[in-house]
Amino acid sequence: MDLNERKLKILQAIIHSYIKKAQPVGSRTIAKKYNLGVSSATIRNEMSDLEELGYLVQPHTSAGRIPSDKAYRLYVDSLMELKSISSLERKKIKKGLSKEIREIEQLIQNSAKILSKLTNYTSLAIAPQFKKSRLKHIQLVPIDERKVLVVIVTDTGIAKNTIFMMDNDITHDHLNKITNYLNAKLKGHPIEYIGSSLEYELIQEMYSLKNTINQVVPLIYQAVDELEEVDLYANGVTNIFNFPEYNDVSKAKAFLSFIEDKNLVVDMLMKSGLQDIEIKIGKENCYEEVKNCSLITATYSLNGKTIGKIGVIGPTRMDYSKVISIVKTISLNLNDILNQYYNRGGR
Amino acid sequence: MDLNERKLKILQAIIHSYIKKAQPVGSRTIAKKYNLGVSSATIRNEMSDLEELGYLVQPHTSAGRIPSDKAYRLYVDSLMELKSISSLERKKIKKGLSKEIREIEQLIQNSAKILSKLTNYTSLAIAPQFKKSRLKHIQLVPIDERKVLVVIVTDTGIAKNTIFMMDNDITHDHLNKITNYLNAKLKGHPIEYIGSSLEYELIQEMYSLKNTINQVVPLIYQAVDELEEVDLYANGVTNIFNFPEYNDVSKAKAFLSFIEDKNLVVDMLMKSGLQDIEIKIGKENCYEEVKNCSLITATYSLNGKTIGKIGVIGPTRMDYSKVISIVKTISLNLNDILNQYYNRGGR
DNA sequence: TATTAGCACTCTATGCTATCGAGTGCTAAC
DNA sequence: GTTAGCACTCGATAGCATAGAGTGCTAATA
Repeated sequence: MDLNERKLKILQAIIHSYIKKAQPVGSRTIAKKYNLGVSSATIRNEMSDLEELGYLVQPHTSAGRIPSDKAYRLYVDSLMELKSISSLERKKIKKGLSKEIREIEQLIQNSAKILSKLTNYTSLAIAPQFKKSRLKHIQLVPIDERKVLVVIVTDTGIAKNTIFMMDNDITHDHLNKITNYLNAKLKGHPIEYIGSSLEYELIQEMYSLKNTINQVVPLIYQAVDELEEVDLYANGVTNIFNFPEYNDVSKAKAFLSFIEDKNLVVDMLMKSGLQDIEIKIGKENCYEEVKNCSLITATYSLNGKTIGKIGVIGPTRMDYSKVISIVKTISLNLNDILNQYYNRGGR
Repeated sequence: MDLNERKLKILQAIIHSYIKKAQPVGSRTIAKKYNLGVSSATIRNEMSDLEELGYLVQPHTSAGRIPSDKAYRLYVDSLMELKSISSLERKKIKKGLSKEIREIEQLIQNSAKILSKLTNYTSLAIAPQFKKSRLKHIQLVPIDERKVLVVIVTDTGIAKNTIFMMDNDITHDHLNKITNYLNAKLKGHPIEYIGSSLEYELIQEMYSLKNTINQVVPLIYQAVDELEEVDLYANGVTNIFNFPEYNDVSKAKAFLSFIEDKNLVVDMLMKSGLQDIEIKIGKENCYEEVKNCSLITATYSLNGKTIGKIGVIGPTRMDYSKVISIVKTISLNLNDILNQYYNRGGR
């Protein structure tokens, strides 16, 4: 059964009201506040139909009705008009993002902060993934007789370092030679690639440095491995307390415990697809703990390659229109900055 | 007025019971469960005295009594017997800390995780402060024609890096010269020291590199400035939900919002003194939001210099005995590892 | 045939009252 | 100085009546 225009209008009105008030919506409210030109009785009948069709839910007999996930999905897909972002918000975004442009991680973290500030929901972002990038430069630096610093720089503008302890003394010269060789050999390759037969090849090439190579290369593997961990930024976590659906301690606890578990959150973000904007509503989320939440994510990319995600999570009763436009704007700006600044030799 | 032995015993019993049960303690409970050899009426009289002296508080006339901050202070200072840590716990600490010993930040973060796991409270830790350390090594590495990587390594084993964009091309050779000079000049000096008249001196010394120096040195200042930010690790934040005193949403919110604000938490930790173990009970804390919490912190140091703090925060009704011994053990272990491993050329 | 007014019905929320019980403080006896 | 005994206090809980928001159904209406 198709939804006629009136049903759609009523549904939209209910969703609108519920998003604002967080209270079950009754027929009289709709009749009075949204001029649909019909009486509350008519609306009542339509609402009954909408419930049967799965768009509405009634907490109990004598209560108003609440939109279901299905309703929100319809709303997001076709009913909703995207709110255009205010010029003040636009300014805040521009200003906030222009602040920190040197460290890409800072930039992402900053974006997440702005996102939660503007939306008043919890924002989530994953930093550029180190392992998925390509090697731009690797450098071995002797710190003292026994310590070597390994710095790995990626084409996504991330530099990571670790310090290692060697068993034997290592000469500056040896390290330089190895550094040069590694750069020549590995530049442009994915970081993941480091680790296969590198040691063997190196020894073939420079047998005289065998001892040093045997010490250094395993450490490089190890460094790469250790640096693989994905960074997650969560901001405005306590914003959920602003929503009456989390006035219940056990619900707040469930949500916060979930968000506190970095692995779960990263996995959840990874699972969302690679579209520009991805919206998961309620039960569409895989994790039980957030099945009454909606997640709106955008990707950000460098050189046309997606390198991370940023988004917002909140109750399904979310101001989709506002949030989507803000997420869109921020991700657009973010992408611009990334590609202008980091790509063309910037930074 | 001095507290006689019986009063102390009663007070101890009340504290003990309240820490366990989180319920106001009545005279009958004490008389029955703690064999003090006196009747409930006697205890009632003593409790009345203890209240007058400020050690106990009565939520309302017909309720039992609750220890005050003053009582906890007395308890911690003289009544409490330190629980010796179980061998299982000791094992967990040893095992947990031996896992990650290369990156000092990892080590601290790990310690914080173990701390919250073992205590079931929220653990807090500040990473070694970059600016307070001394320079061990600085290195400028050309990434491509226009990009330069600055790596700064401290004597506390932290390496930080930033990538900079130059206006003009820079030669490998120039950078090397500057690197060498900087190392010779700055090694062993506090990081904070970088930034005074460095540029001027450098130009004096190597006039031919003037252009490069003019470009590079301000960036180094900037890098140092940016890296100054203190890292904070908080673990087990949602543990507060386990305590009935936070069954009230607004209280949970207040606590969590406080903990979410990194600046406040860092400031709070900084404010606690430099003693081995520092205990702040309730109102002894500066911040309003945690005046019903207790904070137990320990320092960790390298080369005899305190470089960070680690601790636990929870309701004043805290299992002090257990927490203190765990914090002590972890900080001892942490210090051992730091000084064995990082100090004598290790890591 | 679609809409609507009207009404009985349902169910939650709120406030009131009575009751229970844990705990105190005081008094008098030991 | 200690304790048994008792009156008193006060929060917590349960029960009950009431109000009000909202529904669903029916019959009248356009």
